[in-house]
Amino acid sequence: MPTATASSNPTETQSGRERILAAAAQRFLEAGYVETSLRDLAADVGMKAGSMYYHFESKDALLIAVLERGMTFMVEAFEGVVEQFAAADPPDAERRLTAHITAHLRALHDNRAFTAGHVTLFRTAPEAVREAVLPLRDDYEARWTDLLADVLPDRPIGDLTMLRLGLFGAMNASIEWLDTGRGTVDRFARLIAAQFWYGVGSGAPSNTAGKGKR
Amino acid sequence: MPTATASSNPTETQSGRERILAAAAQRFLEAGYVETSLRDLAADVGMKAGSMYYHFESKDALLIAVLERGMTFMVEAFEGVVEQFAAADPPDAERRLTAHITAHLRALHDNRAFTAGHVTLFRTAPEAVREAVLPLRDDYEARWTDLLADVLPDRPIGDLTMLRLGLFGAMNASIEWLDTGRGTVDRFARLIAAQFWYGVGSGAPSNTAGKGKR
DNA sequence: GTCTATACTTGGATAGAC
DNA sequence: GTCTATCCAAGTATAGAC
Repeated sequence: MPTATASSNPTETQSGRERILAAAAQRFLEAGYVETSLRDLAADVGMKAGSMYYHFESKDALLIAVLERGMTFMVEAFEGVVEQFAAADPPDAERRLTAHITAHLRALHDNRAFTAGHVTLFRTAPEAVREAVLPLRDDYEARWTDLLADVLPDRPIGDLTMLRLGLFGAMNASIEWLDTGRGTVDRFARLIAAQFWYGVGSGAPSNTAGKGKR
Repeated sequence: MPTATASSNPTETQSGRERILAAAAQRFLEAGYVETSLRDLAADVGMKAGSMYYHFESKDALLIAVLERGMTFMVEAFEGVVEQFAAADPPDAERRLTAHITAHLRALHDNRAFTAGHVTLFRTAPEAVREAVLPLRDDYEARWTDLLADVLPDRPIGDLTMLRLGLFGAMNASIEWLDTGRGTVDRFARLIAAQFWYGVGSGAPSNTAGKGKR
């Protein structure tokens, strides 16, 4: 039954609404929001433009649905890591952070069509859309803020905010260059996590063990 | 005289073309490319839509001009650092990288209207626009690729590429959150440079000297 | 649930007067 | 150099038949 949950379980083939949503996510990602017409979208799912309004009340509503699902994926991934560590011993800071970075990147790329919109088209989305989705985004960001504060207790809040935004930038930009087909998401995750924690300048755990000399 | 150079020297007030370019850059940044109409743009500079075509042959040409100027600013900033170090002793790797990161971020934010387009709207720009601007972007990226290879000689090429893309992501995303009015560009530059080189996990030079413990 | 037909709006671009 | 007027294309959204 169609809960708002991200997990897709199409009983038969797939509901009309679901097929529209998937097609919209894909088109919005590749071409952008305004650039995508309802006519194109309808054609993708074998319908006519007018029929879309039976499933969604407007084009904006469609984008909102896409972005909501995208953020649901991200939150679920974050919570997955939290639960994974809940059972274990008090987790080592670096391992914990690495696990979250990996989870973020996997969720981002595994559900690319839905999640990428937050990177590429949230900023210029219609006011009504941004307003509707903002609480979900704030919620996700708050989890990361708490995580970083927890893992870097000595840092002033200003540093933490900037570090989080820098890390998000590094991770999310990968939407635009990381080819998921080549399965390098995990490699990038390891690299960026090590870089974030150890830096690149000192002898750090890496593919080639650094000499420690600069 | 109107060379393609980024440096602006309006002899009188400012040429029509120049005023249009500035207004376009601003509008494209705030609202997006398709969302901005030539009618709005014309109104900004006190003209009518039809008059725009005396200065630019199409809307696409306008965007190309904005992006070209933006990239010119970035390249000039990079070269500025190169020259600065050319006169000095063989530069320390960390200082050199920090200088380039700072220059990149300053150029990015000081000329925000022109440079931000490369972050926010290049990806979904019309094919013709991307094609026209790509060589300039490739040129700039090549400089960074060389810089990183120079500064991190032990790293495999795959690492270097990903590190560069991660760093670009972190820096460029600041377009979307860093309020230039508050003059925190330099602080972010110092923070991100230190983070990139030393990491956040060990006792690194920072606002609060880390204890080295996690 | 999906179709056809259409109303309504907006935008890029051109032509020719001033 | 700028204006007015206009052409033409495209898009969102609605109404009502099937």
